[in-house]
Amino acid sequence: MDNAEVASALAEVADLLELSGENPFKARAYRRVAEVVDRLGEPLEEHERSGRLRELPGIGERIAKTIGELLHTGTCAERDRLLRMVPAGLPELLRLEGVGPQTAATVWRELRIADVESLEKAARDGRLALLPRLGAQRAKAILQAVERRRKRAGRMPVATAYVHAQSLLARLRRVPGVVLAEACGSLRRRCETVGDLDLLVAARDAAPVVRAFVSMPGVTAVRAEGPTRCAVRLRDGLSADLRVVAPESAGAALHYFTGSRSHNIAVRLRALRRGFKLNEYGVFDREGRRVSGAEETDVFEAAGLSWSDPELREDAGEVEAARSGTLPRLVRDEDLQGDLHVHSDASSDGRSTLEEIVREAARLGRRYVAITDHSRSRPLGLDAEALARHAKTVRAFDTQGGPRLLAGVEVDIRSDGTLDLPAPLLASLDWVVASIHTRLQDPRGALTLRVIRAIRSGVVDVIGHPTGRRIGYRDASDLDLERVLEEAARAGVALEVNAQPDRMDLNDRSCRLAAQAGVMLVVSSDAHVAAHLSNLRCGVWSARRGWLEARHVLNTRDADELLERRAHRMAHARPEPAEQPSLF
DNA sequence: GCCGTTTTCGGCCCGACTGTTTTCAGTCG
Repeated sequence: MDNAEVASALAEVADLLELSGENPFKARAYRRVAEVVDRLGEPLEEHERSGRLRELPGIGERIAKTIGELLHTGTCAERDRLLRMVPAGLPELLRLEGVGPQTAATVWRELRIADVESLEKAARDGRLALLPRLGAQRAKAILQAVERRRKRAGRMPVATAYVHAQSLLARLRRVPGVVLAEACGSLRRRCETVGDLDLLVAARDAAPVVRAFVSMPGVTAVRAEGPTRCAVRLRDGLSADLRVVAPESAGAALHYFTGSRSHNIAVRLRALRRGFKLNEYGVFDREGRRVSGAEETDVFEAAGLSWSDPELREDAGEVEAARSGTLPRLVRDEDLQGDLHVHSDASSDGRSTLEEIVREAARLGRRYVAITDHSRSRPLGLDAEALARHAKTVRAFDTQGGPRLLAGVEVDIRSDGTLDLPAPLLASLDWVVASIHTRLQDPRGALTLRVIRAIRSGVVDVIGHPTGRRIGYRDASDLDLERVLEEAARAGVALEVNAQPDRMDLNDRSCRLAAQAGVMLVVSSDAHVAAHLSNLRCGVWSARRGWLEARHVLNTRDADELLERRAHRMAHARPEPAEQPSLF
């Protein structure tokens, strides 16, 4: 089993424990470890092999043993025991909005229902409404939840959520008396996908804010409405939650609603030990007297921590780093000097001219842009001759004081790992991105070998969109990242953080692993239209979630330094061994 | 089941809102 499978098995145990009505804290313990495992960058198997499992937070003797069983046998005694008491389909009901462990357990106990279809039927024919603590309204709500699930609203890419949130926030900020309106939750943490929009407003009087919110254009239903909190459904099935707090609580609320939940719990426990109680209204002492809370730093201070960037708040080491003063200085948008993966209309699917690219790049303050059009294997890609001509055009292009243009290419890595343009030509360019566009489903060994051969070619600066994933459409290729990182570190080849909103590839975790392995990263827009050059910020989000500092990101350096680095690397590159590198 | 800057036992984050109830259990974030 890999990490994701172990995490989901542990989460299932947690679900089953809740449904069985056993000690709820035991369920929470399993749930917490499921989250830790899911976020863990490196393979769990190695932790187990080296006996370091119990060093992970929340893993004690029992769960360590359970994880061992899962890794080796694919199941575990605790899960099997629970499945004898609780039907396997029941956890599925918990995914429905409005159905928690109590309702699911009741439905099973009274009606022997353990699947969504039967539940829907019972809701329709009135049996559900007759159960204790249910009723017509809840039956109807559950029915609607089933229908929504069928329509698969799902999570949206963070870039989309960001745009939606900005327009909602702009409206909220125009409501009189609003002193702060911010997006919190997974959007503020810049998670790669976002489920609901969590919006926070600070205002003296909540009523006009709530009124304005529920009557905004685009609101199709009001799911909940109270004096300080409300939740609406927007077009496209998107949900938005609003909380309104008084200005003196703004910082505490900002922290509270940004999460993540596990980060909050960790911070809250630390504050508690130091004699402070935290909630969304502020920091309170033992006697319940309010101490502070207007600023987000108040919360961290109460816990004896320094303020940490929202992107780090996953309980993945940031609390310890905030305690010891070793938080990273995360890379910022403005640290990036240039964009090293941009397509022009000279090839394939690029649509903007050099003029348009230069104009937009200048507007965004970029100091250089590498024009990296597709090579011959792509439809309408450049062959050797066309690329040589194109490079000349790019170098001669008068940017009129705008960003410097680098002559580059996005060269295809073929199925055998060779590049589809001759090495001497590639060596003559300023910048070479090498990417896989075909046979993304190759088995792990073959795929990894292709990337390694490209790294060893000596003429490649960076591997483009290394895993090939498209969020919500195509899974990541089965790449042995650890092996790739080793090779890349040795050869001085960088890996890309492709900033296309549906790629974000490498992702946050892989970024962190890469930096730890001593591999440099390049945050690139991969823009095919000039307007998409601004997507670079999505790549910065991934990089920041991956704990990257400016020193880890190559395009925070100036163009001359990049060219020198390239020249130096090529002068010292070892030619690729005659025989193919062996993986095993 | 886990864990310890008041603890190796006794805690475990905490409040808003809803619907089902006649004071609160359940769900959610």
